[in-house]
Amino acid sequence: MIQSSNIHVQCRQTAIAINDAMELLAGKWTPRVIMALLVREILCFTELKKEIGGVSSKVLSASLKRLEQHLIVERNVLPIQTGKVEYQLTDHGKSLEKLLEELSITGVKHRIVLTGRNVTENARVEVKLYGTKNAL
Amino acid sequence: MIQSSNIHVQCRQTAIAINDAMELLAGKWTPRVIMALLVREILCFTELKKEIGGVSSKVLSASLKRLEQHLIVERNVLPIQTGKVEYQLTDHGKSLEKLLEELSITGVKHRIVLTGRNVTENARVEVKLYGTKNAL
DNA sequence: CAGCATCCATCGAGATACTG
DNA sequence: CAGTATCTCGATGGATGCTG
Repeated sequence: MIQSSNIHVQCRQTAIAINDAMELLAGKWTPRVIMALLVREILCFTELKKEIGGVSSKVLSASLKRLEQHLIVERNVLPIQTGKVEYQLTDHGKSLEKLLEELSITGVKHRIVLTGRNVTENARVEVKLYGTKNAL
Repeated sequence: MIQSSNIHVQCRQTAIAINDAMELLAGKWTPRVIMALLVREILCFTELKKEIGGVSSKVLSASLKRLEQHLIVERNVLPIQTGKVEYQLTDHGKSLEKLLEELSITGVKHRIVLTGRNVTENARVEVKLYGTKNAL
C-alpha cells in the first residue's frame, strides 16, 4: 500500500515496454521471418516464403512491411532485370536473437511443465498446445 | 543449402517453442496480470482488477482461467463467508520474470531505436506505438 | 465479491485471383 | 518475381447487465 505509487509508475512503464516488445513480435509469422533471416541473412521474397512454409504472399508481405517500418528488416530492390527484392535484418533486428532464445527456452520449459504432471487435468491444454496450433 | 535440413529441423522446433511462449503471454492483459502478481504475490479478483486498471471482469476472468490451465497461476477459494478468491503465481509462473525482463529491455530499446532516428520517416510507426495502443 | 451471458466491433489471417 | 485486391471466417476484447 505504502509503496504502491512507486510500484505503479514503474510497473506501468515496464508493462508498456513489454507490450511494445510483444507487439513487435506479434503476428503468427513474425518470429519465423526473423529466424529465417537470422540463419540465412539474405533472402528474397520467394525464398523467404519457401523457407518459412505455409505462409501466403499477402500475409508475408504485410509482415515484412511491418518489420521494415519497425526498422527490423531492410528491403533492397535489386537492380533492374532481376525483378527481385532482398530482405535482411538490420543490426537492431539481429539484436532480437537473444529475446527469441529466451522465448524459446521458456516455450520448451513450459511444454515440459504442462506435460510433466497430471495429464488428465490438463488434457485440454495439451490439445491446445499440440493439436491445433503448433503441431509439427 | 548443404546444411539446410539440419537447420530446418532445429529452426522448426525453436519456432514452435517460441510460439508456445508467445501464446502463453498472448492476450492484451496477460503480462500485466503476471506482473501484478509478481509484485503483490497474492491478490483477489477485485484487487487484481484495480491493480491492473482498464480490464473488464469478463476478460480478466478469462485471462486468469487460461493462466490457471497453463499452471502459471494458482486459484484459491477462501473459506466460507468471505466470498473471495485469491490468486498467486506458481513457481513456474514466477520463473517467467526473466522473460518479462528481457521483453521489457527489448521494448525499451526498440522505442529508442524508433525515435532516435529519422523521425519524419517513422511518423506512422510512432503514432502506432505511442498513440493508439500503448499510451500512458 | 467473483464471474458468467449476451451482443457487438475489430482484426488477423487464409483462400483465391489478379497485376506490373 | 513480388506483390495487391477481395472476401470470408474465427478469435479477441469492450460494454452492459445479471447471478449465487
